[in-house]
This record gives sequence, C-alpha cells and structure tokens, in this order.
Amino acid sequence: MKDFNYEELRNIQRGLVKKINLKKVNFKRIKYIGAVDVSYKKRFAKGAIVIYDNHKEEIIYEFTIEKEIKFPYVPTFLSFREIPVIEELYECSKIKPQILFLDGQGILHPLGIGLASHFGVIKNLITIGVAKKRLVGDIKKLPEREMEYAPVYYEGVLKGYCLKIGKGKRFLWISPGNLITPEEALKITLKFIKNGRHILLHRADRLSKK
DNA sequence: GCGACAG
DNA sequence: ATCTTGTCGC
Repeated sequence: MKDFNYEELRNIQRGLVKKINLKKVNFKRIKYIGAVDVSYKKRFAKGAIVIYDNHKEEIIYEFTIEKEIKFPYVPTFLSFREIPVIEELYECSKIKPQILFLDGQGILHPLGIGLASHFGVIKNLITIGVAKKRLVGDIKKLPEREMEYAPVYYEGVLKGYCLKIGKGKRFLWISPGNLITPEEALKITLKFIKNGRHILLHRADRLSKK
C-alpha cells in the first residue's frame, strides 16, 4: 500500500462538501433504486450492486466485480478505499438507479462528506448513507423499540436519524448523501426494512461475499 | 495527553 | 471489513 497524503485528501473533501445539495426529491422520476456494498479478501475487494424496480417492486438486476485494494481503511477516509469499486459498478451497470443506497455515512461525517455524500457529489446522484455504526453525531436517547428512530445532531444541526432494527442492539445510522433531505432519506430507507434488515443492502452484502 | 473512530 | 468454535434460542 503506497503512502498517501492525508492533508491533500482532506482538501479534496473540503472541496466536495461545498457541492452537496440537500434538496427535496422529485419522486415521480424515481423508477430504479440501487444499493452497493464492498467486501474484502486478501488483496482484493469485491463489490456488488443490486437494482430494484420501484414499479415492479422487485430486484431486477445485479452483478459483482473484483478489484485490487489500493487504499487502507482509515476512519473518515473510507471513500478513497471504496469509491473505485463503487464507481466501476455504477458505470458498468446497464441500468442506472436514480437513487443509490451505500453502506456508510452520508453527511454524518466529521467534515460532512462521508462515502454516500462523496459518491453522490461526483456522480450528481441521489444517494443515501446507511451505516451500521456511529461515526459522529449526538442523540438524546437511543430508540428502544423495533422500527423506532431518533434524530441525530452534529454541531447542533439535524443531520440524520438512528433507526432501531430487529431485536438486539442493532441500529442503522441514516443520513442524506446528496440531493435528498434527512427526512426523505429516513422515509425511503424505512420502505426497504424487512425482517430487521435493509433488503437491498443485505442482498448486496451477501452477493459481495460469495 | 486521552478517547473515538463508517467499512 | 475479516479472522473464527461453540453455543443459545426460535
């Protein structure tokens, strides 16, 4: 793994965060919704994308790719590790989703530019960040019952929601990536939670691990 | 200095 | 994320 200039990468993030646009979604345009996930094995990363047809209400397309890992996992710099894989998945997909779910944070990031926001900005795409763990953000009290949620604040501003899924101590940290509001990101995500899991991200996760 | 820290 | 045996519970 080469040496990376993290100060320079910080500057890239500072430039990208200015381009995030948290506007409302025009739902009439939405026909395809996608999800991507990446898993790792030795020197390689395997990415999977699934495309859901919102009218047929089913997954209609999916595939995987493998790529050599070129960047280490460093908290707050996850984008630089995963985006090469996700970008190839997106560009090679014969069906382009109008909304894309990513396994990671959106604006719930120290600089406001998590994986979902980063990818949403460079592709000018509606993206939603769905993370399994907290990176930043404050919450008054964790939701206690299944499918309950609580607002997450960072620097005093509402940035996303924490949703309790399933029975145990499993939560999802949902925040807008780009071109969507926190409330809409929560609302759309809720539609895909079945049996305590996000059906599209879960499918992408399983595919990437095959 | 100490604790936190997406995947 | 990944490495990993047995084990608790529906």
